[in-house]
Amino acid sequence: MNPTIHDVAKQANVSISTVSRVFNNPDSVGKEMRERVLQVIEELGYAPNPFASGLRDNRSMVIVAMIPDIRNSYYAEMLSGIEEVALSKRYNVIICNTIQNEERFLEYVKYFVKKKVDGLIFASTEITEFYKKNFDALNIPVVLASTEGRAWDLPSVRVDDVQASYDATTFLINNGHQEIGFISGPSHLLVPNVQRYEGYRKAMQDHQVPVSEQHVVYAEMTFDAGYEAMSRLYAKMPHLTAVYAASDAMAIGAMKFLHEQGLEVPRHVSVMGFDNLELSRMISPGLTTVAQNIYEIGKSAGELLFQGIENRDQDLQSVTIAHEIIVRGTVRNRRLKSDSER
Amino acid sequence: MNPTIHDVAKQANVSISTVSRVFNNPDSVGKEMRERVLQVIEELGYAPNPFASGLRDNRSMVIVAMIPDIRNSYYAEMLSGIEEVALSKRYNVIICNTIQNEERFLEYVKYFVKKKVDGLIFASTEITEFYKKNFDALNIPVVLASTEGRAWDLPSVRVDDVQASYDATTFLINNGHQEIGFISGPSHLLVPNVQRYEGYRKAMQDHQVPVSEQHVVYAEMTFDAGYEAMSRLYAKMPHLTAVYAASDAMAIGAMKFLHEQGLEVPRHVSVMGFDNLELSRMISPGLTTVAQNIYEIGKSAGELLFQGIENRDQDLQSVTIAHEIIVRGTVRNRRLKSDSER
DNA sequence: CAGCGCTCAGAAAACGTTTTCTTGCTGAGA
DNA sequence: TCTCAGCAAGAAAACGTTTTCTGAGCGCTG
Repeated sequence: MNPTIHDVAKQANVSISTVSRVFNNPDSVGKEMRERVLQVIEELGYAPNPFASGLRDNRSMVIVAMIPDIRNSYYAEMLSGIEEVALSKRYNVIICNTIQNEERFLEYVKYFVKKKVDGLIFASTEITEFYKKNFDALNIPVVLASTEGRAWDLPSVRVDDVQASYDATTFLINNGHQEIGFISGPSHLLVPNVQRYEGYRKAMQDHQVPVSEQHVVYAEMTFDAGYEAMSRLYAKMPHLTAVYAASDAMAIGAMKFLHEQGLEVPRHVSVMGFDNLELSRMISPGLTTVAQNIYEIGKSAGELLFQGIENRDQDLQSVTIAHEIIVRGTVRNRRLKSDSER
Repeated sequence: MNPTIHDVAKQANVSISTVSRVFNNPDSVGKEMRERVLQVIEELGYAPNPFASGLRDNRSMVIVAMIPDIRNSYYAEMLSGIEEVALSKRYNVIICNTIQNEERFLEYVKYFVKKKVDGLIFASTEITEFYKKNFDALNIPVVLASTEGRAWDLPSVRVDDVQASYDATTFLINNGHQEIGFISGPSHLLVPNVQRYEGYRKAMQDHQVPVSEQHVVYAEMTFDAGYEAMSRLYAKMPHLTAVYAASDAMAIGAMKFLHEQGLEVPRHVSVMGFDNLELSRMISPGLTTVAQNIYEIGKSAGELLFQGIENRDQDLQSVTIAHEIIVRGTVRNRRLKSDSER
């Protein structure tokens, strides 16, 4: 078995209180004693038993990351950022695939109450009163990642979706496109779809490009749904020159549909995505898209959470992460004559 | 604060021993008492404090999944399977991005000794004596996922790489290909690369197709490395009609190179991958590949681990997961005349 | 020189379980 | 009727910390 604080105390000929103090508040113990204890600790390879400390002061050194699906590389990337900062703080991360499922969520929450996790990063879905109530009951710091929290007074880390979407749309307009269709996420998922829709619409209007519900279709934010959504959009807008999809997965699904219709990207139709997933650069041509620095979102969320853990009554400030247009090969510049003649 | 076992005991007018027994060994307590206690438990929403139980019997109800990189969808998928069975056993999973880094590995291992995790699933790299020694020191059940363990007497869950690779190569041969290049993973990573190489070579030989080192290039198993490896392979084998890559990421990288060279897939060159990543079906044309049921690997590894946790001295039997050829659009059948005339 | 306060270290309580040991009671067999 | 076995429930110890309380020793001040 591992050495305990008693073993160290006996070996160093001090009391266990002294050993504990050496660990937690070294300045409060005299130099010679401290050094003797330190040496024995080293010698025996002593480390405090986390169960005992946990029992004593209800800290588990564990945080929880709640995400919809770890198989989605967006969340995997985010998790990677969270994990990085947790490791540096000597915390562990436990992951929860909520699968957008309230029952499963509850299952986990019930669990955390017992486990006394020290903090929670939530990246799953729209926050409803249901979630908010459960968070409150948990009574630990909560940080939202890539989802909205202002209405519920929860700190969040995310990109400015309105602005990012505005920039993406403007990019298409600046490349000479006017007939720009928009594949939105499902409208019932408020975040981030309202924001991305708003950014798209605002950009169109600001540049005097006509826009209406005729330009928009709604779908789940997946590859398959994007494929299917593109067929609907194409039926509504047979003359579109560009498609802007609210996620890369949808954009790539849309590209597959266009490809099957014999429409070349970007010669006949330009495509713009959102997310900058790893795979966006793997396809040919590479997908032009809006990059969220997802890793950074995870990292910031982690840092924010630890702020809250280390200083329980501090108010946490939401953070906005910068976005960036990544230009690859799926948008054609219609303003270049040579290009349009190709 | 949460109700304790004492609260329950007082409320139900029994001793705490009885309450504990109701939880852990219900049959040993009389019916009426049991029911009274059960009711109070329900009423108060009591649940045992895991620190206290952990302190008492050194069980954490936590298992660890060690993987190279959660951002790699292969491992994300595997993790998803692990997580599923852990949840059903009411265990938590903590993840460790080892990043193929021994120092980082040690950092984690040191941690687990303290945390007293109950089991470990290792999916990182080739097992060396270094790892094996650390596993032994941990003194908990260890299961290997998608890596080899026989030499070290560790149970593993994986596909039969030799057979799978044999099948993939045979598929290409049966489609009329003879000049088949092979993009292997780096030779220093023995598993699974020796096996896949062996399967390829064996299939070629069994079908009387000439094969030599001229047909093979080595690269890291990533998209970028696959791109670069394809350029080397193409230089060595300008007349190849098919490429078989030991991972989908490499295969897709290779496709990008071919595309840039003006070579169409599958018209000029056929491509076959290995893994069946999510993104393999997203590209156009869809990648023909060998499917590992990765989720199943994770799930089986989890189940095997829990066998070991629940029965410590049982010998765990390694498990082989079935593989399958997924036919999509990147392999042309050269035996069909109409096809070759297109 | 006496008394006061301050510093540093030890004693002990508390955290919430699980499980062994003990005890009291019931029922059966002699 | 007495004794012994068996069973059900309670008492108590143990797991390893952290922290508050206590007390000893010492230096400074009046």
